[in-house]
Amino acid sequence: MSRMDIRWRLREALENALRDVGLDMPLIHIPTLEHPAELAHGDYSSNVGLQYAKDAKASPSTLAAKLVAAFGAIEGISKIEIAGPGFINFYLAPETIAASIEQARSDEKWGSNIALKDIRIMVEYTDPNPFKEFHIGHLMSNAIGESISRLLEYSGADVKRANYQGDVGPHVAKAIWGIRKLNADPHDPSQLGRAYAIGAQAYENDPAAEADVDAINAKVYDRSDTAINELYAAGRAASLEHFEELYRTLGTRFDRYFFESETGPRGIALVQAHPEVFEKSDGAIVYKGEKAGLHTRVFVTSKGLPTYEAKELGLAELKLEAWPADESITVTAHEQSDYFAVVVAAMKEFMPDVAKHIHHVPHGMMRFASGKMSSRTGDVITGESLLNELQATAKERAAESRADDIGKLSEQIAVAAIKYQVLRQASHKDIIFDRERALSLEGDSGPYLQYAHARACAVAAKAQEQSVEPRASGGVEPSHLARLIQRFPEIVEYSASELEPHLVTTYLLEIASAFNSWYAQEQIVDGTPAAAHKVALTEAVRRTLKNGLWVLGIPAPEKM
RNA sequence: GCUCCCGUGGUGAAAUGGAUAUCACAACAGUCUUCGGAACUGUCGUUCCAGGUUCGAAUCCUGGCGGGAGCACCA
Repeated sequence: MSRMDIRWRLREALENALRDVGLDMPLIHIPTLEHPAELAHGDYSSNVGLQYAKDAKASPSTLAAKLVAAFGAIEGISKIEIAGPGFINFYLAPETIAASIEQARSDEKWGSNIALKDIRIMVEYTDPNPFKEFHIGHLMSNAIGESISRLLEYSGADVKRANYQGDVGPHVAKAIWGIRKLNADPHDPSQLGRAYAIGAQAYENDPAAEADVDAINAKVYDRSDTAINELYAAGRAASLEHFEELYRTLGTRFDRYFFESETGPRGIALVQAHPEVFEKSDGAIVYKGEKAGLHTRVFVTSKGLPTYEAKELGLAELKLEAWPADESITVTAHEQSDYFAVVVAAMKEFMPDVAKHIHHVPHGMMRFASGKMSSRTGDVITGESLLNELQATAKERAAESRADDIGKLSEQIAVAAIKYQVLRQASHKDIIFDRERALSLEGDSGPYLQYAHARACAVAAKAQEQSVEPRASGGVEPSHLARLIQRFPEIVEYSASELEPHLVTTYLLEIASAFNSWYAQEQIVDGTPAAAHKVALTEAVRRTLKNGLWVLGIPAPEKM
């Protein structure tokens, strides 16, 4: 029996009861069913008694009592109470909870749903730029984008992961200028970030350098200079290969790559084909966003080069040609929100069918307490250095580990630590980067969840050794832990509909914490008949943590 | 200046307009022969200010104050 059935039955019971007491009210637009924050308040709770007290000309608790009297028996519910100012609290029957536990431990896809079945969604995220650092902001975009992709997949959607990388543009020219200045090796990705910072600073402070960079920029676009082409090809390839290593570590596999070198020409063509939408201004071609309540942005520069804006138009077209998605999601930092609004406003005027599928998901920024990170000044923390630092800390900690491969384990722990820090909070909010907190492996952390999972694995293994046959019993009063497990599928569905991974993170922390407390006070494999139920519960925890961590894009090692 | 986002214990966060605002870190006091201490138990301590809407506001509205981001040839 699925959770959906129960929610549906409760809603129906509420609607029928309202009709019986003479209130024919639709429940569609009012949230009438929720999970009470406090488990003592039941598994589901309804506020209709409070909502409709006025219409019923009765006090909330009187109305609630009348409704409860009208319910009759509801399948799967064993107890109904009226509490507080007039809430109706529903308690699931022990057999219903036991059925969920059995499903959790035996169904590999426990927690998935079909709310988005067969909907094609392209999710673009990470978007680092070749020749620049892969910094912790990209790590943030990657963690959020990957988890959103998985949430959508777990809701039945057909998802393609896309990565859009800026392989042309002024930043590339600045880096090439810097490579020449430093006589750096373009094949070595670790030298490119510094080359870019040198170039960027010279561009601001030295007019001669500025002219040089502009000239290089034009040549990168038109490919006319052999020497520059060579530096460009080497640096581009080295950057991209370096990024691939990081994606492997982070657990992302992209299905499609798009580059600004492809989107640029397309974008210019689109702009030029629509003089009714774009206009000339000071030699540049702009879109006057004011007509849509926004601001003006440049799409093609006075030198005839495409800006990010024009490229975005080309990208939209290229994406659709690559794969006809129903929905196109772009995950970027919120500093790009206004930019996106203007581009989409322009698109609506001449490619409305494309524009209506585009959905921008802004996330917060990784910041230092002292301010914004900037690769222009070299004031950044690279994704690689943070991962390495975390891995070293994890390795020290793993001295007495049971894992076979400490190197791999410490990498998994490092990934968990950084992703958890990003995915534990609402994604649109900024994160102040705190090294000590980022390196912490205790308490509210990714490794804490991994540890609880490994612990559950160890107990399950012991039970198997002792030939304990797990089976959830409907004969015992459902525990706090059992009732939490039962909520998992709804949490995933809600998290996917909100595109908010942190709802899953918060829930998993609750599960792990409840499991650890229970574990501390209870011998699970205890040689008595009660072990069957307790082992079933442990296996259900293991599966819930494993699948939940998967949704977050965090690895779940069986031994730590 | 205009637009958007954010203000929750000492610190970092959670909370679908609901019930006694939930966690973690730090601090303090404990648990330890157990199936894994990256753990567990306890103590301490919180909704920026002023109005408003509502049966009910951290959440919605208005106005302040504070922080961040964006606003023409960067991405």
